[in-house]
Amino acid sequence: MARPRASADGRQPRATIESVAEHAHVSRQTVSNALNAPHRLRPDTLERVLRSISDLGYRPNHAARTLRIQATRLVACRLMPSNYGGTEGVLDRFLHVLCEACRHRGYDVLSFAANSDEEEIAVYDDLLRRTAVDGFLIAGTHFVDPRAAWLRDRGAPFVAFGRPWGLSRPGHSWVDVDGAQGIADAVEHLVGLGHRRIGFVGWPEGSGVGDDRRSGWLRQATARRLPVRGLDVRGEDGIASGASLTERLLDAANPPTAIVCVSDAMAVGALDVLADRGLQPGRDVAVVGFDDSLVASVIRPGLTSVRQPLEQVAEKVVELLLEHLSGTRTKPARVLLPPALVIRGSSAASPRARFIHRKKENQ
Amino acid sequence: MARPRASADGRQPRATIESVAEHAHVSRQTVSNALNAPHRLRPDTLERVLRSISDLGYRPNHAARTLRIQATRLVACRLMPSNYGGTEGVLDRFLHVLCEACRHRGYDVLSFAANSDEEEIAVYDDLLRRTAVDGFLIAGTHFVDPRAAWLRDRGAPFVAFGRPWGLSRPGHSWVDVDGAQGIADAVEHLVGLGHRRIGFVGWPEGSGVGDDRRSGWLRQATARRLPVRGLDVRGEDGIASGASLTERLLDAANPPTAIVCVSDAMAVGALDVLADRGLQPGRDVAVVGFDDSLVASVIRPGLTSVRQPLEQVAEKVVELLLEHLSGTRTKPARVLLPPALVIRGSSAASPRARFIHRKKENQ
DNA sequence: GCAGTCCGTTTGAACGATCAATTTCGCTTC
DNA sequence: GAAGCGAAATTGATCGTTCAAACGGACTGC
Repeated sequence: MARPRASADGRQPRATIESVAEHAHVSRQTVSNALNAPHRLRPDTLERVLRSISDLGYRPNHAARTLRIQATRLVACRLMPSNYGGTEGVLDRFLHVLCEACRHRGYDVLSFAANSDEEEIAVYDDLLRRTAVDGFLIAGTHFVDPRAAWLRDRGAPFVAFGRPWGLSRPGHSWVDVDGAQGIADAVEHLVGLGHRRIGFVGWPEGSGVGDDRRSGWLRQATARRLPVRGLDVRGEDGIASGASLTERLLDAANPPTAIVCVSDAMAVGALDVLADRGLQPGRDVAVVGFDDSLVASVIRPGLTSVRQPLEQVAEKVVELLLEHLSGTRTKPARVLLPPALVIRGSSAASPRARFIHRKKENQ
Repeated sequence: MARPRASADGRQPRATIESVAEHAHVSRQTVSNALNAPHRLRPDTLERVLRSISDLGYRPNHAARTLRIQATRLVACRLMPSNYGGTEGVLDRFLHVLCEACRHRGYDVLSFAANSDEEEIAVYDDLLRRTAVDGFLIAGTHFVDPRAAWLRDRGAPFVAFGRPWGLSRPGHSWVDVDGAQGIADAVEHLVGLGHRRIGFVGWPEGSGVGDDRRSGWLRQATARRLPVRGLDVRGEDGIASGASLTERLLDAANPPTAIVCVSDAMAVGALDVLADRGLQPGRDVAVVGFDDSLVASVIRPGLTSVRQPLEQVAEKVVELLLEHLSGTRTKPARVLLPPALVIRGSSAASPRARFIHRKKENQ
């Protein structure tokens, strides 16, 4: 009654290449070839073997395959600290696509947490020595980032989400979002609404990402011959910080009619200040953030924000890493993707600003 | 000049058990014992071998070890769809601790994305047949969840975050947060502020989680002899839905002075309605949400919300799964953790409500 | 009729670790 | 000094797969 190869608890034992071979009356290697080099088999043999494979539900044992071919078909990805500014949810979106893209191509993602670069490198070291993964995806590069150099020294394949700030000749592939362009688009959008005095709330000098975004503001403001003096403030990221920086802008002799912020957290702070002063976002002062976090869509009257194409970034990062792993690509790639401006209530048409604008034009 | 075993590009080849054995002048097995059964070695031999291990930076090859001991030391965890309601960031927090807890105990996490139960089960099947993981962590159980039953049928070890709603005798371990208690605490908090008419904005009947949370409202309201008739509305999750349900409550003949919501998304909708009507949250009408999402802390004047102890859940889930894997635990465990109420401006002391309350007490 | 090709399939070896069985060592005892 | 014994270290087998080489049969050409 009991099937011959069934285990004690009634469950079928896992199919191995040997059991499939037996079932199809061929040798191990023929089964292996059916999956890895089907052209080597006679059509009728191939069909018979494939049938046995599907009958027994056979899939090559991961460890055995890994051991033999010296490739794990696993890539490691670090999770950002959970208190990562106001960008919660951004990682969710990125990681989701990352996993999907990998699995779609026969890879899986091993994710791990780390709270510092050193900790992260320690995990890299562990995973490499154990040959537990084939490569790495590193996210959130910053100035003088030790991780890329470390990986490069070991010859470990990896692709970064984020530019190698401060390095002129990076030896690795990276994908990034053109933050400067995103901010420039925001400025252009505000100009279109009639704004001429556009402030920028940024991070302290020295952070690659922050400086890049600021440069977009400066570039576009200059191109449009807008004033920039005294319209540029900097401080640590955060809602409270964004609020105090905004106050400084608004209290100046000649305050801006629009404020572009380096992050949504800063922008939320800006909106708080407007609310405190009885100013209406979008009508009295326009505000733009960066990241299109969940908060941007939830907060009233909606925060216009620069949205990173995380899905595309994840796809591209995976594509590049797998190219490196397969040896298809030897030279590092540099990919810069354009972000999109999501327009909401905080930068609705501003009649007052328009009026000022027209008056100046008519002069 | 070149070191003998160095590869062409100058990097050291990965250390194997054999190379360590050679270096320490012992056999393979002695090296293995130094790590897995150190008591079998003479102290001086142990020291010598351990020194060689650290000199060469040896770590057992993951695949080889897996193949031999038939255990991968990997657990799989599914990522929720990225559009998972307003709870973005909640997963971040959970996953982070999950990975940390696993790594701390010598395990790693393989994460994958799936957009439906069927897709998720297909991945389970793949991972099991390839012997790619030892066990599973499943999150977000719902009514008549096919996943638990499927895994149980295969004899795959797993632990769920979320109760097996609808099953009276679950055969597996689970950890969950006592949502009913959380909502009851919220009601009690509002009672303490002087509220007597407390409404509940819930999800449609039939979702285990939603019904559980509603029961907490009903239980506590009944215990405090508060009115419940007409104070109970239901609808799909979301901001728009929360807004329309709130309007229905406020437009009733005898509207509530406080509203407890089944989720932060609903609560945000409620706050929107208050703003539209010129009512001040916390002073005119109190609002409480659930999940303590980022939005709750960012939105003005702050949303009081029930916070799940995700860190503890993750720790416990991992602990249980590893107990099952090691065979330490045979009987399934059931763990219910209490949430915490995070109080913010949306439920600040309400003078008006207090006044009504006092008047009634004085009667 | 026999060597030479080619195609399809099989056999042997290896990947790097651990388990099980065996051998060697060091010490006591008669 | 040989036997006995427990501890310490070694060797052989195995996990499940793929690579490399060998093999056998059918077909070709002289």
